[in-house]
Amino acid sequence: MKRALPVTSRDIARFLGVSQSMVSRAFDPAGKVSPANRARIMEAAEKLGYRPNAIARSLSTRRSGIVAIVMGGMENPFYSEVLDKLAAALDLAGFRSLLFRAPPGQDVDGQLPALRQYNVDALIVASASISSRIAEEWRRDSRRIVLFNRTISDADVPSVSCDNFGGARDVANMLADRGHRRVAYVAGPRQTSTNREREAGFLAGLMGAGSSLVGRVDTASYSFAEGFRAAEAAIATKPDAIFFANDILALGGMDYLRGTAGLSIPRDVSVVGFDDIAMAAWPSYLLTTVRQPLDRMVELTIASLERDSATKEMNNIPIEIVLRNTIS
Amino acid sequence: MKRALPVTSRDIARFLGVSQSMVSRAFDPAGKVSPANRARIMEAAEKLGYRPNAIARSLSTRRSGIVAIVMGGMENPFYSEVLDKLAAALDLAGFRSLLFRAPPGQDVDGQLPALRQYNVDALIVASASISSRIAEEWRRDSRRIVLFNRTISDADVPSVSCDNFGGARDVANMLADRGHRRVAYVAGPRQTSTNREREAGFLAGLMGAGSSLVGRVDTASYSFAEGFRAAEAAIATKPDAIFFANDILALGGMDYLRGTAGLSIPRDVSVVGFDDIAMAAWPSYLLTTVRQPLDRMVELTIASLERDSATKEMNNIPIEIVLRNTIS
DNA sequence: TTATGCTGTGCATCCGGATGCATACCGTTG
DNA sequence: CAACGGTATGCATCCGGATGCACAGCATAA
Repeated sequence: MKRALPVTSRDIARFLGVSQSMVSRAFDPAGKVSPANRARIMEAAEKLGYRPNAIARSLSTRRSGIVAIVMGGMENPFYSEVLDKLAAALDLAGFRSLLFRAPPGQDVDGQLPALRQYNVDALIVASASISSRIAEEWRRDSRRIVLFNRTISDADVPSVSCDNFGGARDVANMLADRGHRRVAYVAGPRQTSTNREREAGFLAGLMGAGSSLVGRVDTASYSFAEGFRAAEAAIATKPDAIFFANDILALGGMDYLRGTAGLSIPRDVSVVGFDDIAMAAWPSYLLTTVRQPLDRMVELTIASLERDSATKEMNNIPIEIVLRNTIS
Repeated sequence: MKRALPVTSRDIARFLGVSQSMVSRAFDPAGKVSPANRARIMEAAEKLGYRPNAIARSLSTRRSGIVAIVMGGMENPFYSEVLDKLAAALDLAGFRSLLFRAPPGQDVDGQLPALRQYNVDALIVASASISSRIAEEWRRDSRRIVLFNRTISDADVPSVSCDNFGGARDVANMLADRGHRRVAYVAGPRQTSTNREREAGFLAGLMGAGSSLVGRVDTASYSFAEGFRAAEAAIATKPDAIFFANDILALGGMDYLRGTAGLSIPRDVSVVGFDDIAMAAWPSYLLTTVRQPLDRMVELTIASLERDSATKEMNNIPIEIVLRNTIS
């Protein structure tokens, strides 16, 4: 399999009768080249169709301009939106996005060596988790890493996430204010930090408001089907409101409650979700939920990649409850 | 910014007192190395934590193991599923996925030089389009390219797509068989090949069945909001059935028809979509639609990348109508 | 005028593997 | 035993840019 020989910096150099290093320096904004020569080089490059080879550059600089995004479990639409926005923002910031799938709830430690092989500059972990040991090792190698919408407790790894605890606590308070006394919680997968924080916040809020948790149901994944399934168990506890750990669970739950169980929302039971995905605003659902400011989160993530310090300070981005029709 | 020095093949060679080329060959399954030495090398590599550097390899082989996926407009959930499955399949096939966003309906010609810089082996175009000139040039450079769910007319570029024409024609026939005589079509964006084919097939089917098209509405994008908006114009033509160019349009349309217009589906009007995205099966919608066999499409795409010939033969994968509740 | 400093350029080498070619070594076969 | 064929190995070089170092050229300061 032969491949067309590309135009190289040496071709340009030969063409102009200068050295290859001068051509190389011309493409480095900080390179020392006389303005006149730089112009000649750029012109020749344009004419001959020369573009610096990113692979060769990467080999000698040990940097690639590539950011790896670890993402899995795209049955949760929230992550489709995240991926879309992250990729757009990285593009603007001049990075390429290498997509890495990881089974949700599993760690990515095993895949990191593969990323090293590609001189990936930075890593955004938006699903799965990463052991603190590996994360530290990665940083020591002066590569960037950001955890998106998740945290790990035992290491100093930069992460961007919202105030899941506070948001869930606010939900509990809001439910109490509106007279709900018997509430149920449909939990996300146990190993996710989002579920831990939301559950803790919700319980704290209930405690403070004097409401009682009459039911708690576990789910195996953040998915529509699991929400549907969990709603059956949740409604059996006769709650007057159900808080789902995220929107896709809530949507599945609503379809069980309204369709299969024949209940009316919010007359018979109120429903609240978390994330504010696009579908939560669809007229068929109009789900009351907690909005994660995705654009802001993405912005902070990119910013964190570009400087270095950026550790925990971007956690607990404030969130906001979006009142729609599923709550009385 | 210093980076830890990685273990190189020369380190292994020095450690074992052999030549660097032998180490290199040991990692080539077809390389000539005695079994004994190969074992020693692998063992030493394991012990010292050596992994061949993909960048260096790519520099000399001019191949990278990276496949670029061009994708945009992720407000259509169909493409989230596509991306998820493509990435999974590429992973299995031993490729990495580089994600490229492209504004829907625009061509990617301008971005290709950037991909060349990365020695990307293959290109999957799953949104946007590509000029035939550029596509040919890319292939001449012995790189692979596959168009996913789209075709271009004037060049011999491999593409994988379903029988959009036949599927839409079948919908027309089915509607006629069930007694619908006044039907409306909500079109996708004009420049998309999927819309052109579906529209042509639908019209052909109507023609043959003797039904009449009482309304036709254009949309600017495949999105929920556009479907919602278009439904208003479509219902004004008093159809007894509306065929939407894809599911996300149909879902938006249903919410207009049932919510805003207060109609009952399918009593007052039948609705049919195209794609069979996950949400079409949600109890709130139970949309009758045309299923694109996504797994099969992905499989064929990967297969096409792996061999070379693979041109038009994988078009017109047969599709199947999924009968749910939105049709009388 | 000589010493000092800065800019622009080229040379040589490095980044880490892949690979064509020459050679040394082994076992066959006549 | 000589000639032959195949396998295993090493050497040298290449892939395409980046960069430390030396030096030339010119300007400014002493």
